[in-house]
Amino acid sequence: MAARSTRTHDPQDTRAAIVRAALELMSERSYDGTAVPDVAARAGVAAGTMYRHFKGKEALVNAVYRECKLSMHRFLIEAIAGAPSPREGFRRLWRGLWEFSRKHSEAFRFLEMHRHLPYLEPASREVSNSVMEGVATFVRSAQAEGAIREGPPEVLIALAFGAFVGLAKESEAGLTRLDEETIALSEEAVWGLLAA
Amino acid sequence: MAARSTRTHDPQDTRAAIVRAALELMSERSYDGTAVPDVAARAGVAAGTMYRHFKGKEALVNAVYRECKLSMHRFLIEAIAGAPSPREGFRRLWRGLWEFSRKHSEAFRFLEMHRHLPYLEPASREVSNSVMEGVATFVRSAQAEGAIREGPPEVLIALAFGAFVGLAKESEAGLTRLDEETIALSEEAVWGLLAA
Amino acid sequence: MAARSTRTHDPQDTRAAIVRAALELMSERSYDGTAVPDVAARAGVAAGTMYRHFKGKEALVNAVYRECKLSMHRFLIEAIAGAPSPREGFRRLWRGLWEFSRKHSEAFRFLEMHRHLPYLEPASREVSNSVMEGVATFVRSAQAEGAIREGPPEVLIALAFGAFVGLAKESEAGLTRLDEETIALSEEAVWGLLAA
Amino acid sequence: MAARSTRTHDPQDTRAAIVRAALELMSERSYDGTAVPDVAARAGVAAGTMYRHFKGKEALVNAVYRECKLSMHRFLIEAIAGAPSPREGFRRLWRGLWEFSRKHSEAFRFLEMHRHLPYLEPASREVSNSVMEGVATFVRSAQAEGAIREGPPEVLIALAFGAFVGLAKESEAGLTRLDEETIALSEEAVWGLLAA
DNA sequence: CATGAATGAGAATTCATTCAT
DNA sequence: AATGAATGAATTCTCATTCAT
Repeated sequence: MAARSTRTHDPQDTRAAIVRAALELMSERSYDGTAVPDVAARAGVAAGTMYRHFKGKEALVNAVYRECKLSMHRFLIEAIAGAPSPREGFRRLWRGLWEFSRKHSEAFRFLEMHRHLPYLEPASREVSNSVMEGVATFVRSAQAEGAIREGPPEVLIALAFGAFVGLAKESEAGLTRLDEETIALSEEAVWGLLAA
Repeated sequence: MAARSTRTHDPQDTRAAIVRAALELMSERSYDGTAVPDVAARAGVAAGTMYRHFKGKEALVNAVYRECKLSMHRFLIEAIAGAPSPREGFRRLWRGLWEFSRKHSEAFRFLEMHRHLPYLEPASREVSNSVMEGVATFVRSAQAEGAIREGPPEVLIALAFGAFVGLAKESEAGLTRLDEETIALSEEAVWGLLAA
Repeated sequence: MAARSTRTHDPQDTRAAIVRAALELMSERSYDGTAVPDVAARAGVAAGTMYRHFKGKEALVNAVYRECKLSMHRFLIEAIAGAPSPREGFRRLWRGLWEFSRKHSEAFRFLEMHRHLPYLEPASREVSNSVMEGVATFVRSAQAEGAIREGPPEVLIALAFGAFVGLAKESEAGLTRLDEETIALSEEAVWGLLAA
Repeated sequence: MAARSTRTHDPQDTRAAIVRAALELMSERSYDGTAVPDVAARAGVAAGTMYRHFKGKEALVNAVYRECKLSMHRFLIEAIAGAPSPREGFRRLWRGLWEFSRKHSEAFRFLEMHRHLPYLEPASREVSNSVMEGVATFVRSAQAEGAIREGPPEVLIALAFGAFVGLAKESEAGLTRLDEETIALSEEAVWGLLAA
């Protein structure tokens, strides 16, 4: 009845299933440690099908990378938007990071594992930069207000984001629990890192 | 002069060359992305020779992991030893981390890439833990003095160490320079994270 | 005419070609003495193709074993069926053995070389046992009639079958010819072994 | 004190240890399935040492073959010597075979596995033939007496010897026990095969 | 679009053999 | 004679990719 007769599946669904499967596997092992046939099997499609949607394994990992990065971007931008103060902005950012790493743990791990890798296409790097931009703008205006200490925003961001990643890895390894209390403590501590 | 007459080659030299070559390659690509024949070629030995010294690729990566971890351990323990105050202790730790990441950049990158990976043997994890212990002791005594904020030492260490890693990755990607000024700034900032 | 339209090649054909090639090579050299690429080359397929059809070399040798065993089973069961007397039954069995060893000489040699070997899976052994059962039943009923001497059927079968194998090996080595006369003589002699 | 000062070991002992180790391993797996370093390890010598005593793996397997064959030859010749009658001669032969297969089970299995193989040197085959000769002479004279049925001796020997091998394999596979009773029964039966 | 059999280059690993000591 | 580290060709097996259907 509808104009679009979905025979078995929407091609977009197939593509999404492949990206999802690739994300799951590549966030466990590395890019090189993940076999294309395994991705296909997990996505529930034939091996050949993958090549209808992506030119090759590299194109696939880049697609995964972009989607993850974008997803995190949206998450953080939303979290930060309309914060009444730098302190509150940071609080939302830190909590946003936490929430994202819980809700999209695979995406979070994937992004960490695949930073700055040789098979990342320029287009993927750009997504990467645009994410940073939003946060850098936030830092700069907070510095102008005298709320965040002086220094290159990218350095401060690297330190603060690195701190979160360190915490996340620790919890992933089972050495600590990322509970409410730990988050509160860490937020306080990292604000100590940033505050003027 | 030496008591030990070297024949053609000391087996220990061969082993060391293989570990070195593996470190160099595996810190560029991942474990899975590094081919054993390439390691052998870089070490200047035949492919089969590797298997006289290591049972397999996994045993090799574990040996590399342990050596790197131990190397960093010694470096930091030495740096921290006999610090007159917590503040000074942290300063030395941070500078030690910096120096280590410059002098042993491959080891540093390797350790970051290979944390908590499925092919790490229990023995390797233990080396890992023993390193943490030294620093945790430092943190605890500084907390007793009221110099470092309250909270589980492993959380604070994860945050601070993570911050350094974040900075190092940023510089590796060429987005910032790890110069004297940046180190001074970052040290000050991360002390803000730790200080009571 | 046939309902099944053959594309380029039926996968079953490929599988059969691989089994055939493996049989040919493994009945000349041993299991360990036969290289997988050689099997593939003889089957006219690429080396990798083998692994689509068999999980590994062991799975392949087991498949070959089962097919050979089954083939001999069918041959002998058919030969023995409806024999009017024990003497005639044995005559047919002996002639059946002879015919099988001529028409399927590779299968016959293969089975001899690969009896009770460590890489035989339990499933393969079961095929083996079911073959024995048919003959054992024949022996038991002949013993009941007083035509075959007393004693455990499996012992008598082992002796008689062993005698045939000994003869076949002798002829294979070129030390005697398995002609009509020899078969007649040997049949007579081995009946002497069995007869009450 | 003795003229021959045995420093550590007699070279003959080393050689014997290697042959013994090779026999043990090659009677379990095949020639191709047995690794030279494994033989060396089991013999308690270094890998290189093997090549002082044998030109290569083929020379080793041939040495093992000859020693086994000779050992069985002596055993059977002794068993058969001075038998008062063909019937008694066969009885001794059959019992000799039994004893040999128990006392030298590895040698017996080895000989069975390695009959007529491509790496057997002519010299090895000759040992092989000389064994057969002794038994063939026995058969011929028994035929002259009218005690053993007419026919080419090598055919009768192949049948009778094959029968024993069949029985031995059966017992090796654990399907029957080679006890006194079974031997008595089988001897009786195989005499039925031979008797005129 | 989807399939999955086929490919073949390349991966990890083994092993017969050599040779400096 | 004995050693054992080193070799490199050969082995088993994997996997990114293609293509006829």
